[in-house]
Amino acid sequence: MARAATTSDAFNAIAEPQRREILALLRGGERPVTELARDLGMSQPQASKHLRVLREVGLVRVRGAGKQRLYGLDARGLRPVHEWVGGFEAFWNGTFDRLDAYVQDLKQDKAGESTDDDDR
Amino acid sequence: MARAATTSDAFNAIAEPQRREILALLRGGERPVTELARDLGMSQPQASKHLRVLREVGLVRVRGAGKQRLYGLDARGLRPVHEWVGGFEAFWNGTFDRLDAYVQDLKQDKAGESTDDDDR
DNA sequence: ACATCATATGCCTATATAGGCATGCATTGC
DNA sequence: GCAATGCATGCCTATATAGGCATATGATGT
Repeated sequence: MARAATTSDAFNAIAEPQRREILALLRGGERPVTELARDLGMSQPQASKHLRVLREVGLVRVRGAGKQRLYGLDARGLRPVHEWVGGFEAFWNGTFDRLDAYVQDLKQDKAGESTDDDDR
Repeated sequence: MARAATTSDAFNAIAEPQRREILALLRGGERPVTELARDLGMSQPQASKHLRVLREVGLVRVRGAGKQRLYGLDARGLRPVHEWVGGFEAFWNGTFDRLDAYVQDLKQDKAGESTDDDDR
C-alpha cells in the first residue's frame, strides 16, 4: 500500500512544507492563487493543486471574486492536530520526563544489565 | 517527484496514524517492539518499520535490554509541530477570526470590488 | 556450539504523490 | 461574440511508501 492520501487528514495535508507555507501566508488574509504561487515561488498549477488538497481537508476556503478565486484560511481543522500534539507537551517539558528516567537507566546499563521489567 | 520522505520531518512522520498510535502508547513508558505490535494489531515487521521512521526523526529512542529492545518516547521533536500549529490558534479561537472577517468581505464584495492591496 | 526468542531487513506489489507542461473552463471587458 | 485573464485539470514521470512474507541478525541460556 501507499501512504495515506494527503487529503485524508489535516495531519497528512500539513506534512507538505509548501502547504504549510500557504497556510501561513493565508493568515495575512485571503489571496488569489496567482499571488500565492508568486510569493512562494511555485507554479500556478502547483499552487492550485496544493490548495485543492487544503480545501479537501477543509483548511482553506474559496470564494469567487469576479475572475479571481480568493483563498482564505479556515484553521479549525488544525485544532485536532494541536490537541493531539499537545498531549505530548508534558514529555518535552521535563515535567514528566520519561526520557530522563530512561537516560538514567541507560547509564546504569553501562555497568550492569538490568531486565527493566518494571517499565513495561 | 514523490511525497517528501516520511523520515524528513516530524510532520511527515506523524502523518501516519499507526505511528501516532505508537507514540501515544509510548507515553505509558518504554515498550518492546513485539508488545507494541500486539497492542496495536499490526505485524512485528510493520511495527519495526514504523519505529525505524520514528527513530530516524528522533521521536523515539531505543535501548537494548537483553534480548529486547525497549523503545521510549522522545517527544522533543513534537515541539516544533506544536508551535507551528499553535501559530494558528488565534484563527480557530474566534479571537482573530479571519474567517468571519472575510465572510464580511464577502458580503461587501457583492456591492463594490476592492483592490485589497492593504491585505498583502 | 546450538536452539530459541526478539527484532531488523530484504524483496515484491499497489498506490499516489509532487512537479512540469499544456490545455480546458470560466469570467470579464471590449 | 471574441480576446484576455485567472485558475483548474489532465497527462506523464520518478519516487517511495505501507504492508505482507520470509529470512537475516542479535542476544540468551544451556
